[in-house]
This record gives sequence, structure tokens and C-alpha cells, in this order.
Amino acid sequence: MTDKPTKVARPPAARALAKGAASQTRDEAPASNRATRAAERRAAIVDAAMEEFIARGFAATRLDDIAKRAGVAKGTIYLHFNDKESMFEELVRTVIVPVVTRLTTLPPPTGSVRDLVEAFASNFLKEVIGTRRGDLVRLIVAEGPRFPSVADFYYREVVSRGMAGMRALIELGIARGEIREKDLARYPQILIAPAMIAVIWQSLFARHAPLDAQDMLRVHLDLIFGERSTT
Amino acid sequence: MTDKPTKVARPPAARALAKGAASQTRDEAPASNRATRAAERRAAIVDAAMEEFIARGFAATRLDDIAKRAGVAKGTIYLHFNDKESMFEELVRTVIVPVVTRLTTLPPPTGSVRDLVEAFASNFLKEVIGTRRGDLVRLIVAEGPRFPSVADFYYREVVSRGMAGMRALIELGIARGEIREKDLARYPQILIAPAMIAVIWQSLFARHAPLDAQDMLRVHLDLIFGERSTT
Amino acid sequence: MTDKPTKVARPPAARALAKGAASQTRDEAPASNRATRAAERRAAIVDAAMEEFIARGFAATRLDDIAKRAGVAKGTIYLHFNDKESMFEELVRTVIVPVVTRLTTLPPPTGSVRDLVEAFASNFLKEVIGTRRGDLVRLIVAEGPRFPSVADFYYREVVSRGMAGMRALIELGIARGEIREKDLARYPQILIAPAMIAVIWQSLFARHAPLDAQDMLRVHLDLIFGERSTT
Amino acid sequence: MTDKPTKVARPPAARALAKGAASQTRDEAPASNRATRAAERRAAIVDAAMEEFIARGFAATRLDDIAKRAGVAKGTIYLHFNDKESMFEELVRTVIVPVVTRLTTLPPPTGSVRDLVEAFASNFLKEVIGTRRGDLVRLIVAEGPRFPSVADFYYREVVSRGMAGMRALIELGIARGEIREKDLARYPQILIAPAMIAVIWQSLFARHAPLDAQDMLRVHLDLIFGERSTT
DNA sequence: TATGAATGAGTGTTCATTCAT
DNA sequence: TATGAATGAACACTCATTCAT
Repeated sequence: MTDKPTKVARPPAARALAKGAASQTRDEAPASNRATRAAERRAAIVDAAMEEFIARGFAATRLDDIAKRAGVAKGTIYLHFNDKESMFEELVRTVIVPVVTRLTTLPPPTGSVRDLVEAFASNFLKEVIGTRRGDLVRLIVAEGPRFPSVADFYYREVVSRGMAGMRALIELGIARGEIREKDLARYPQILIAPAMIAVIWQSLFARHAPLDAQDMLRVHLDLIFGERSTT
Repeated sequence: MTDKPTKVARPPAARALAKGAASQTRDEAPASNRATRAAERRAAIVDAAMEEFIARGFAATRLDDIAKRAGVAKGTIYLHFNDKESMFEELVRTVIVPVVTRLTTLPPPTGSVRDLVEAFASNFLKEVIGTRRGDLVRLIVAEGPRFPSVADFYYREVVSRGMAGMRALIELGIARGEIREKDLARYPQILIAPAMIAVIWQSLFARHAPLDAQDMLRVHLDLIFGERSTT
Repeated sequence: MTDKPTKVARPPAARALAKGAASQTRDEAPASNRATRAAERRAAIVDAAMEEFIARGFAATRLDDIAKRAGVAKGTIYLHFNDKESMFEELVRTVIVPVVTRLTTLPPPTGSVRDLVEAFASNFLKEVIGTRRGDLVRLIVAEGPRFPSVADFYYREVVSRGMAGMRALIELGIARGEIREKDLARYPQILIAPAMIAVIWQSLFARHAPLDAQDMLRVHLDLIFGERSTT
Repeated sequence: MTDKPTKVARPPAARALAKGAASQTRDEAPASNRATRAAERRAAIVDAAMEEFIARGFAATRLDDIAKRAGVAKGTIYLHFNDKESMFEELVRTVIVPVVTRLTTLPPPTGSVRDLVEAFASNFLKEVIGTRRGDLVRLIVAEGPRFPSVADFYYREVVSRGMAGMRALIELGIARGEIREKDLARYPQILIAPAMIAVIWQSLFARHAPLDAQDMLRVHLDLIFGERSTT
């Protein structure tokens, strides 16, 4: 462990093998050109970096670990990103976009507003709480002040859109008489708040007191829509 | 490449400013003995460290900067704390305790439960949101996973107590007929959620969309207690 | 452990106790004036420093530890010594002198030379090997090259005198016919060598293979004087 | 106050000199591949470290100086060694092993035992006394107590083997009637002692009184084997 | 005289970044 | 393109020395 064994330079053949089965098999597929391979590597780096940043935060994450986890050499990271900071920023963008896309593809507004909101909340619970995406939210809360561009991006792409969507739903609910509290439309945050709390709770206090997010959200919706007549 | 993260300016002349109220008295009161001076220095270090940790997070904070800000030599820090980690942990404890003490000294339960909750919320808004204490909450959210002892301490001293207090109030509200939703007692988090969101919102999105926390909390309480007859 | 408890200043009484029994009794003697007390402190520092330097070597020894062991404050050391280096140098001198004095007060040359040498060797074994003084020899071997003044002093006060004494004895032995090897007078080191080896052996290899220094010296003397007719 | 310890000069231009024979070849042989270069660097670090440790002892040696002397960056040291301590330990091992190998390749036992021992001693004088290897012995004596693993290794690899070899020779000498003192086989240390003394003498007292080690060893052997009939 | 809190230069170690291969 | 050895600036922590009390 202490002194490195003189690492005999790997012969080129061995190196090709070492790239792993996945990319190896692509040599047969005509679509697997250089660009594709590069994209795959980039994806591997993004995944690994996400994992590490979430686990340790920006400052405490080492590029060495990201490289190891991604299965690439340290230098390779610099072929895809300018430096650690811009990697972090691009990363968050890269990961957030599909989330946004998914969430904004709302189902058509059939049925009651409550059903809609409930479906949305249920989806949120499954997709976010206790998952990597939930950790991403915490990561943004943690690093936001030091990465205004990240906070800005997150606000623009996620928060403001989500707020707009919620507001629309709330107004629909008010119009249909499902929601009494008219001022709620001014603060869609209230609708989201318990979900956010649940996200944070999971990563900080789950081991002290597990939280039934599903049930909590139901109670919260009861507050807003009035208790369901549980016929 | 894009916009760099905000490198919170490290004012070289911060020393004079940083002396703060506590150590300032030293100059006035020549009677201060050695023990007092030591306590003042410790306080100065705690203040400076809080500032730095909040601004940059644990890993990115440099002891050099803390020392400079506190107006002491680097070595002096080690007369008060074992190392960076334990400094961080004790710090959080030190800062949290008085907050807890203050918040738990609740006014006697005269008047309606809503009035009580409102008084409490109003106090919370003034004392926490947009203040150093609010930032502390964000800091704990950010660093909690890497400092389980901090998360534990925070849960034990603040969260569980706060939850117990809220639960008692909710149950009182239910008993008195002020609160309809009986299940709310199981999730005092719902009562707190918007306040937490407000705290986080301030440090991340305030410049994009300022949030009237006071008003938002009122709306939230309306949801729980029913709208006030605004005569 | 982390933050130092404000160490309540030791009451003078406690401090006196800390000096240990020896100096304590002096308080009764009228001779114990300021100068005496200072001398005692100096002696305590010298002892403590010796202990620490032997255990860790010059560079790795901390004045803090010396002060603690001597029961004085760190600053006090600087009332007696200029700095760490000169302390080390004076120290070795201070400790060596009485050893020299003792060893040079040889008993009158009655009886055979072998008896004399044997008496001397036996004394050396008791007084040096496995004792603090033996460690001092190793310390000088260890630090000599970095402290020429120490090596010089040791050579002048101990080595050259010892060599002279040995040479005289050897010449006497040759004159009396007890020693055959005439050239031995040119190398008194040979007479001492096994004793030196024993000293070093004790501190390095004793736990691997204990060495019966007494017996080894006897064998060595047999080589020089011829085997004793063990009648 | 008195004379300062010899601060062995740290030549800033040592770099060029320090490249030494090993790394020098690099410039000549462009064929050297990465593995070779790594080995050369490691060798350069080992050489430089040896030099520094011998000159200053473990604690007082700075990695900065080692790096400078080896002509590498400080960080490079950590590509080869875990930390200062393990560097020291491995270093001693690395340097000792070839010495052992060399010494154990004894010439075939032709001629008298005395001739054998004399050949061995002569070899020892040339290869050890007044050389880097001799200094290494002193270094081990100096640091052994703080590096038990080093002392252990030295005992196992050098001392115990050397003792076994010497004992065999002595027994052969006794069997052939060349050595009278039968008990000598129990203390091969006696055979070695003057050589050890010579090693130490060179580094401490050579400038006060030069020692003709060759001649001293001859006298010592005369004691053991009886005076040679100097025909 | 004696104290020990305070200092700050110095040192071991880490890690983002570069670049020869 | 990809690699990973090499770099060196940066940082946590130590400790000889000073000095107000």
C-alpha cells in the first residue's frame, strides 16, 4: 500500500479490454461512433459527480473520487468540463432538466382539482422523496448561496414554473369551489411546503423519527380542500 | 466559464468591524480580568466562525479567515477548540441553545390558540427569518448529513421540542374547537412547514421574488383555523 | 475536552504540593530562601527535560511537556534557559559533570589491574547500563552531529578523560605483565567497546534478546587478561 | 548563547547535484519509459531522504527539503510514500536490504578463520565506516526507540543474521584451535563491538581524534586469535 | 519571579489542474 | 481522445517564544 508497485505500463490491448463490456460491444453497432462514446463517458461522469456532490457537498468532493466512480481517468473530466465549479453548475442543469420535463407533462385536467393535486403529489413522493432527486433539492439548498447561477437556474426552471402550475391549479380549485381560501393562490408555496419538509426530513431526521410523507400530504390536502367525506 | 460562484468577499479590514459588540466592551471596561477576556475572545471566535461557516459552508471555510475576522491569531482558535470539526459542532450547539431557551419561554396560554400560534409565528419571523439564525437553519440542512452529531443535536434540542410544543397547541386547538382537522396533531410539521420554506426562500430566492412571510403565514393559519371574520 | 475549561488558577497551596515531596520539606529549613527555590526549580526543569529529550530526541520534544513534567509554567523555563537549544546543551553538561566526577574518583590502585578494571566495569554496569545515564549516551550519539558543542563537550569531559584513564590502566597492566597485547594501549576504545555496545543494545534490542552485560564483560576481560584460573 | 547546533546548510542549488547518477541516465537514455522514470524518481527521493534524515534526524527533517534535494515537487513524494513516518521506515528497509545481501555473500571458507574474519572486517571497514551506510547505523541507533518497527527490522535482518554468522565463525575458530576463549561464542557482539565503536567514533569525534579503524581492528583480532607471528 | 494566554511562522498533507505520452 | 504522473498552491494544525498580569 505504501509504496506503489512499479506499475508495468498496460499494453494497448489490455487497455481496450479494460474499458468494460458495455462500450466494447458497441464496436459492432455502426451507431456507436466516437461521438456516442464521448456522450456515454460524459454521462458516466455526470452520474458519478452527482453521487459524490450529494454525498459530500461541493467543496468536500474530490475529482479523484468522481473519476474513480465514473471509471475514467482524472484528466478525462477536463475534456468534458472546464473545472470543478463549472462542472457542478452544468451538472445541476443537466440533471434538473429532465425532472422539469417530466413534471410539467401534467395529465389532462379531468376529474376534481383535488384528484389532480393528489396525483401530482403522489408522483412527487415516488419520484423525489428519498431518491437521488430529493437529495438534489437539498444540495441546491446547501450550495445555492455559493452558486447563484445554480440558484437562479433552479428558480427559473423549476421553482417559477412549479409555482405557476400550482397557482393555476389553485385558481381552478377556487373557481370550482373546491378551495375556500382565496388567498392561497398568492402563496402556492404553502401547497408545496410539506413536500419540501418531507424531503429535508428524510435526509436529516429519518433515523430519529420516520415520517409517513404520503399520510402527511393527505392531511395537508384535507386542510386545503376540506376533509374528504370518506364514504 | 459561466458565472462563477459568489466568492463572498473576504474583507481584509474586517478585523475592526469583527470585534463586534462583545469584545468592544473590553476597551471600555478596564476591570475585565483574564477569564472575562478569554470568554470574550471565545465569543468573538464563535461569531466569526458562524459568519464564515454560513457564508461558505464547512469545507470551504478557512480557519485563517475565521481568525482574521475574530481579530485573533490562528493559534488562539486552538486554545478554545480541538479542531475544525469540533469547532463546528460546538458552534452550532452554542448558538442553538439560547434560541431554544427563548422560544420555549412561551407566554401563558391566555386567549385563543390561534392568537398563541400567531404570536409565536410572529416572534419566529422576527427572530429567525432573514437573520443569522435563519441562515443557521439552512447551514444545518446543508451540513447535517455530514455531521450526524449536529443533526442529532438539532433534532433533540430543537425539532423534537418544537414538535412537542406544536402538538400540544394543536391538541388544545382541537379540544377548544378552533381546529377541525383532527389528524393535524399527528403532523405538527405541517404547522411549521411554511415557516421553514420562508427561511430557505429568503436565502435562495429573495432577490428573484421577495416573499411576504408574514402574510403567507396568515394565510396558512387561515387554512388551519378557518378564515378570521375580518370585521 | 474540546474547549478548554477555564482553568481556575491553581491556588498557591496546590502549587506547592505539585512540587513533590522533596522540595516540600525544604520549606521548614531556614536555608530555603529565594535562591534555593530557584535552584530547585531549575533542577526540576533539568530532570524533566532530560527525561523528555531522552524519550523523544531534541526536535520532537515539546517545551510544554517539559514544563508539565517539571511542574512549572512554560514561561518559567525561559527564566532559566535562553531557548530550547541552549537548554539542551547546558542540560547535557549539567548531567554529565557529576558522572565524570564520580567515575574519575577511582579507588587507589591496590591489587591487580584486572581487579581494578573489573571493579570499574562493574560500577559502570550498575551506574550506566539500563539507566538514565545510559540513555544519555545514546542521546549524545543521536544528537551529536547536530550539536557539535555537545559532542565536543562530551569528548573533552568524558571521552578523552576516560581514554586517558584506560590507557594508564592498560599500560600498568602491560608493565605488570597482566596484559600481553602491547598495542592495546593505543586503542583503549577496545576496552570500552563491549560496554558501549551493551548500552545501545539495551535500548534497542533488549526485548528481542536480553543481554547479560555482566557476563559479556567478564568474557571480554578474559580475552584481554587471559582466562582467570578459576580455582 | 553558546554555539548553535550545526544547521547543516540547505543548498538551494542542490537540485542539479541531487539528480545523482540514477536520474542522470534519464537525460542520456531517451528510451526510458514511464515505469523507469517512476523508479528513478523514487530512487532520487530515497537518496535525498536518506541524506536529510541522516543529517538532521527524523523529526527535524522537512519534506520540503527532501523534495528540493530530489528535484521533485513536494506532492510527488506522496505518490511513493504514505507519509513521513512510513517513508522513513521503508527507507531504512530499502537501504538496508542490499547491504545485508552483500555481507551475507561470504567468500568460501578457505584458509584460516582469522583470514576469513579479517577479510570480512576489511570489507566492513571499506563499505560501512565513514560512508552513508555507517551513518545509517547511527541513524538507527538514534531513532530506533521511537521507531520500534525499524529497530525490529534491523534486528531481524541485520543483527540476528550477523550474530549467527559471527557465532558460526567463532565456533569454527574454537574447533580449529584458533580461538582459545570458548565463551566468546556466546557473545559475538564482542567481535563486532570495536567496529561499531569505529562507526560511531567517525561521526562524532573524528575531528578531535582521527581513528585508524583498520589498525584498531587488527589489534582486536590479535586479542582474540592471539598475536600473529609477524614473520 | 512566575504564569499561561496569545502569537504566527513553520510543517505535513491534500487536491484541482496540467501535460507528456 | 484518454491517461495518470507530476505539480505546487492552499490549508489544518503545532509549538517555540513573548509578554501583560
